[in-house]
Amino acid sequence: MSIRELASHLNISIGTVSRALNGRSDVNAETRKRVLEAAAELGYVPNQSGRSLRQGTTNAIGFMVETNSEMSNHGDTFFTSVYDGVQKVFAPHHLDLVVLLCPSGDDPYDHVRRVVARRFVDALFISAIQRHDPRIDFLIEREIPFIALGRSLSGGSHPWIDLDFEGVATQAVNRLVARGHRRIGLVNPGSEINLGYIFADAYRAALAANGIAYDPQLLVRAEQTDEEGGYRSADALLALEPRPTAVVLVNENMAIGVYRRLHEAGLMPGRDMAVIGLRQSQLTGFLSPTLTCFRISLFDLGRRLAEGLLATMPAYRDSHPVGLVQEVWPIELVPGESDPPPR
Amino acid sequence: MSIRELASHLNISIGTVSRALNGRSDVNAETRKRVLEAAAELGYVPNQSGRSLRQGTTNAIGFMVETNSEMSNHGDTFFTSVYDGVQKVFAPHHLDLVVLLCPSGDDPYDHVRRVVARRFVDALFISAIQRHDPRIDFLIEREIPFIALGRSLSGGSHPWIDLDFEGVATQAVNRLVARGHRRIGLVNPGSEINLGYIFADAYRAALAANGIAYDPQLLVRAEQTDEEGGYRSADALLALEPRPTAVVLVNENMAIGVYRRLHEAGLMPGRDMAVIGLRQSQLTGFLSPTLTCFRISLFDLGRRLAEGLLATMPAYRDSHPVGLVQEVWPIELVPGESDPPPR
DNA sequence: GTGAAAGCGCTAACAC
DNA sequence: GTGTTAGCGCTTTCAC
Repeated sequence: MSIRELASHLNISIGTVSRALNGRSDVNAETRKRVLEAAAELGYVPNQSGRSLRQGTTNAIGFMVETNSEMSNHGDTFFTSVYDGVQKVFAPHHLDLVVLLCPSGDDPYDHVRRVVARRFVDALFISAIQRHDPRIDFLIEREIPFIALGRSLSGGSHPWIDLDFEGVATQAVNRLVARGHRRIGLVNPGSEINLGYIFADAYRAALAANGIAYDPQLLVRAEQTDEEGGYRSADALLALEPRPTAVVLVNENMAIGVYRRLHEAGLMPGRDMAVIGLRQSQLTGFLSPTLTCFRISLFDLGRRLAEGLLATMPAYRDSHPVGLVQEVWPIELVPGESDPPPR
Repeated sequence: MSIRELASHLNISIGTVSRALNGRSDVNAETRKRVLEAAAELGYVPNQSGRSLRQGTTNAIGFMVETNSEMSNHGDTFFTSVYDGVQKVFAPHHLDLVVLLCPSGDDPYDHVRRVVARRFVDALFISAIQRHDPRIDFLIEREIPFIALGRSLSGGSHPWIDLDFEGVATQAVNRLVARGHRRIGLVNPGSEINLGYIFADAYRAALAANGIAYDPQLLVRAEQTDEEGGYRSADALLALEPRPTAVVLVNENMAIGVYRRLHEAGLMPGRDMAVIGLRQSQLTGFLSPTLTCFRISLFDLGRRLAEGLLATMPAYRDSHPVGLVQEVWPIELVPGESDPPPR
């Protein structure tokens, strides 16, 4: 069912059909009604390739994620909630959100180049931002609208939103110090992902602000930021002398492995080692002890990301006049049972 | 950079450039070499809309998931591993896998119709299959290649793969009975998703085979198959008299909530109530006690799904001569510490 | 082995 | 307010 068939079925020119379908004002109300009804009845939907070729846009926007690192790191609901927020903003514009999976093993930079070259999407969300991220320079140079979920040293001025890792580290350290902890570990990702640098810097700054010397041994880099990584990190921390009395984790799922390792050592999570995680999720409230962590509104983050992206696209700028979005996304401490004072 | 620009840069006709790029045999080796080099140098990549319009295919294949139900249910790594397997099969064909998110709140049936109508993808994976699933009838009628991850009563003969929920229920019940349990609960999804029916039927059959009467009270339907749902299900089971000594969960994440609820009741998971989960994941080995569950090779499942899909597509059938795939995917018990004999 | 040209479905510019 | 037509980028006949 093409527009030509629809037009001849109605004894109308295809131009008029197109205008009626696209809500142009210069079309007779009666004609529009007939066209819309016939389209609904015959199940006509415009072919996207035809539109794209003509207009140079696909009305699809990609969210690039890596199947290796982040989805398995952040866990289940992280991106899901973000996607929901994005779609909320996209819906009235009839923009489709598609997730572009960078296969594990493929270079994210190559992948983004391929996606852009094929003109599969009009704009991109990119995530898992590296400290130096060639994707950003590339997208700026090619003038592809995008927004980054995460900061980077690359590419001067571009839209981004990042979680407030400074806030997490600072509040976590301050809270632990206030409760009497002095030997506080930090578990960071092992990769070149930028948040690790930000997290570590803020951790060191917070220690300094509290008059505590930084001990490099207490900064653990975990190959995986999941249960397994948590287990191994706890293992490393338990081997230290004197043993740290508290640990801050870059990912809440790691707490499961940390708890496990402490149990195996005959220690009680919380009582024998305070634990603070990153993001509140279904998980955190059901651990025993419940995990002290931070509330992050991912749905709203998704909405803001979408707004920030649309603001960079000429066709949508007017409906989302938010300017250049470069924001640190707020977090809020959620006290749990996992970080009492040291014994 | 269009094919026309590339051709004029080489002083060759666009037809020849196209043939060279597409690996046609009727092109001079020298010419092909020049074209390929120039394309690489100038960074030319064919515009997908142009190709699609001409050929009627997009070289993109969609994986439809619902942002509400399953991603948050199955958890982090379920789909990630499946995607990886799919991409492994797609790579040599230069097919792109894109994830199509059905926004929470949208009807999956409407969504699939829209996706198909826009001709955004050449074929579809569908998941979260309902007992009666109109998407299947629709895709068959429209002759859109697809494969379902999950069985359904809808639409006679079509390709599908489903996890062996019968095997899970049967092996779990048999194992628990062998260890002396007689009052065994089952926690199922509350939705109309088909796996719930299959799981419950197999559970009842396994009980009968072991000479145990079925008690409807022991079959709990959880609104959410996550930590919260596990907590509530455990709450319901603890209220029963006499209390069940074991429970089989349709999702391993629920175990976290079940453990929590048992702890709150002063009970020990495993010792006071045996627990068996569904899928082995990073989580299951790091719970205390470790969770008895089932190993499922999701990467291979993804590969098989991809093969089953390509086998239905004329252009790829020959390279994947696997016929009509209708398979129950094997599972393998992974013993943990969570299901000892009753006290 | 290569060039010329048609046409996939659509929208937009222009004529009336 | 509607019809006509060019052309987006590409592949694929069809000549030669």
